[in-house]
Amino acid sequence: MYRLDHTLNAVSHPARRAMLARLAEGSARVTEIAAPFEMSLNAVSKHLKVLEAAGLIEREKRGRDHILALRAGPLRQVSAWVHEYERFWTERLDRLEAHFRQKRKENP
Amino acid sequence: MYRLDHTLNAVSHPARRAMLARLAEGSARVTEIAAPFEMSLNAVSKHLKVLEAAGLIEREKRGRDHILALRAGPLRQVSAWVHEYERFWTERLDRLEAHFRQKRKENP
DNA sequence: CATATATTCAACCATAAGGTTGAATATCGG
DNA sequence: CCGATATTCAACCTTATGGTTGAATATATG
Repeated sequence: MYRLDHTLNAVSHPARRAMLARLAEGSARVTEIAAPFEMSLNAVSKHLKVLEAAGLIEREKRGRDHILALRAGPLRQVSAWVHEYERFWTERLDRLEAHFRQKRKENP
Repeated sequence: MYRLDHTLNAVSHPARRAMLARLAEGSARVTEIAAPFEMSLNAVSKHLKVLEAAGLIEREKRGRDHILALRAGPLRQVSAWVHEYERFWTERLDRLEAHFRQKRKENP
């Protein structure tokens, strides 16, 4: 299966998240994906390779075009991982924050 | 606020995720956190700085000890981000299930 | 005070990441 | 066949990352 490291790393770059967001609107060719970005087409191509290696997109070669499609499967693991920490921001968060605020007040 | 890039980047390293998991069990000093790792204490110290810069842990200096505590707040954004893609993996699952339902119907 | 402990700081090193440019490959449309 | 288009490959550069070792700083303890 896909490794959480790879998924998180792939997704940590804002350009790559933007590319995923674009593909969430529908499949697209490389140049279409590249259009909104300042960087070169080659740079976009590299980012797409990272996403592909992470299993987040899939490529269908149709003639000279490569049509990329979103494959969100690996994100399930991200969701599962972050879910483990949900209770830490829903539970007792205010008490913890207050604790450290108090400590900082005592110790400047 | 904290930036999603920083959070995702901080969390993409398995050692740092392990450190967060340790801190989910309770606050700890640097050497305690470092104990299970092969790497040097200095390397651990660096990882903790990355987590701290991302706002995922907070540090309370008590004498010569630094006591680190989990601060899961920034993970909310990760949860929110990944949630946007939930429908893409449930859709895919639905398609897969439909596929197998069809197979069973064809081949009982 | 002297020494041990906890932690960071600083310098350094190897490799990875993100970008560029230029050439190569493949396909499309006359 | 030819020229335009879509995309990758290859080489290169700069900076970031993750690790090391050794010294510095601060605090605890006999």
